[in-house]
Amino acid sequence: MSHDAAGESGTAHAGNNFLKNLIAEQIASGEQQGAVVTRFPPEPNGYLHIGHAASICLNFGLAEHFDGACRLRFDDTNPDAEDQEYIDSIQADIQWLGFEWDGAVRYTSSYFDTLYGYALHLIDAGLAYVDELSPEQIREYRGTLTEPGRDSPYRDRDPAESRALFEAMARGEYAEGAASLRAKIDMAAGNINLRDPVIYRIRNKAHHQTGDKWCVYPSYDFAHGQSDAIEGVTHSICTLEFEDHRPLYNWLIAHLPVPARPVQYEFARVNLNYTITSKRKLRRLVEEHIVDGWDDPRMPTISGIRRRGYTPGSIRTFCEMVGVSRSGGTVDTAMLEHAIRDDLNTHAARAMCVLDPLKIVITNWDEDRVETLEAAGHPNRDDLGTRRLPLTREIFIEAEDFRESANKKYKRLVLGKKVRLRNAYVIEAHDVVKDESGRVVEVHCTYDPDTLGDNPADGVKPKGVIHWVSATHGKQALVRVYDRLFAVENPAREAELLDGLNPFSLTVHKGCWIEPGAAEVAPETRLQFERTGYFVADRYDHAVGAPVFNRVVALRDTWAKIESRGE
RNA sequence: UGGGGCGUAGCCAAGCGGUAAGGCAACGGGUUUUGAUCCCGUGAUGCGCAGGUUCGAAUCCUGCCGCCCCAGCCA
Repeated sequence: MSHDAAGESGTAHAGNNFLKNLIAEQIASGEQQGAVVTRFPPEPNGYLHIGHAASICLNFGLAEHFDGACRLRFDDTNPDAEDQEYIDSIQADIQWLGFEWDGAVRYTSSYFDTLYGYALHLIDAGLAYVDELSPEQIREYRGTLTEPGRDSPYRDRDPAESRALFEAMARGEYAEGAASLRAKIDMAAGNINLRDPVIYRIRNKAHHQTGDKWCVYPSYDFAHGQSDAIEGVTHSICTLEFEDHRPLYNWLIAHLPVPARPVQYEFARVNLNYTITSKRKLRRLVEEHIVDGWDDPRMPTISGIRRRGYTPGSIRTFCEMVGVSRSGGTVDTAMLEHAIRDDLNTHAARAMCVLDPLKIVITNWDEDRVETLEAAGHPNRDDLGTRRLPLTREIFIEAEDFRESANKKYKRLVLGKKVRLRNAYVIEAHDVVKDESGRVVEVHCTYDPDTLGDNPADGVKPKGVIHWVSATHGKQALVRVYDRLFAVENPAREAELLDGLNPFSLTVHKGCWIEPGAAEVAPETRLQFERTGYFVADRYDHAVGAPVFNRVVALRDTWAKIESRGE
């Protein structure tokens, strides 16, 4: 509501969700004794994206709310696609969002010894067996969605034999795919995850954490729940597609000597229109150089969103606005944009920057005269101080802010009409200079010296206010204006991913003019360029003296709406 | 023809038997040296559909319909 409402904790939304309510009930009824423990369990095989932010906010938020703990655990059970680069970026992203995990970073791989022991336990209990069917045969034996599967011929082999075989697998005596360990559950189960799922497979590959120690690796299903139990996780929260795995999760917990009994809960993942959140597809954009990397400002990755200029607080607010439920849907990006506008409107200092310059000569202003005007750093926050704006005979205004003639709806500079220079005087245009092609390259105006902080003497207040930068005292800047990466609402539906791309997702403005003070800000400083939008000094490319800004988001633009309606 | 979910305004989402919160978007209007912000106002006789139970149903029951997930030795 008011200007000071938006902060790290977001605006005043209830922020309740079914999981928070559920846990509150569990605590009230005594079902939940002790601290609530959650975890965020990414696989380090890609960068985190906006969808992960929802999970992070949920898991850390719940722990915070109930005064419990949330751990970070890398679910690194498959060395194939995992990499240290991702481990590093994931940690940086979580910290940037403002969350702190409890204790040290955990790795599922650090439980491999225990997990291996659990596998042996299951074998000894006659609940797991080494299968020597090939991956293809296992698929055939599994049946289909509507037909039950068939038992593997190795299903009833003696536990002692399975144990010996499994140990041989672990010693590296089998080739990948030659054998696997399967839980013995029910090949006719309607839930396919219960049709003797593979719980250990051979992977002759070095692991980023355990090196060459192992050549057998537990599957997600065999590792996740047990890891939760080992860590004392009380609420293992994941997305809806894992719901079918819950019976397996519970089956394993029930049959293994685990130290705790965690429970899995599911929620719907968040989709955003005009964007994709498939790691595979995002990787493709990076690898095919459609974007400049995982942190390209157009990417929906946390690091891309950061580079775009979004604040951690705005992401958290967004997640709260969206809420948590079990009904999957697609959120409008307008909600994300609202979150960052709301944040930056209250926190970003104001500045003026001309993206597409048109020269103005103030003919009744002396050649060498420089008047330093004072302007507010923020229209309704005195604590942001003031800035100094040098006004000179020649200035630049936005080319689209001038027309030789226009109807009354156009409230900017028109030949023969007056307009207010933001934070300065009222000027009136009386002449244009054109090039051979007839394009206006310069506009001559006169200024009214009595209008600094005052309306003209004739009492006619100009309808419009435009921004400007001194042509002699302003600084040049490079500004990148970003738009959505995809032009179609649901890029995932596109037959070919690249077909949905927006060809105008990036426009680089090289000859921009910015007020002197704003050229000196530190990287990642966010500013509002008045009348234009919110911008951030690029995290990497910006330097004092060579300013480079990214547009975070445009200001709400009712004029654009009026105009596109066809006047 | 199997198993598991989900259906409340354009979008997200509360509600859990007592007569439809909130946010985003949209649209009006006011203030304004940012066509910004801010402020005020406008939305479902209706909760996928059809029956039923009840004094009373989005909430309970039955039957339909629609959408999503599952047949990786991925997570």
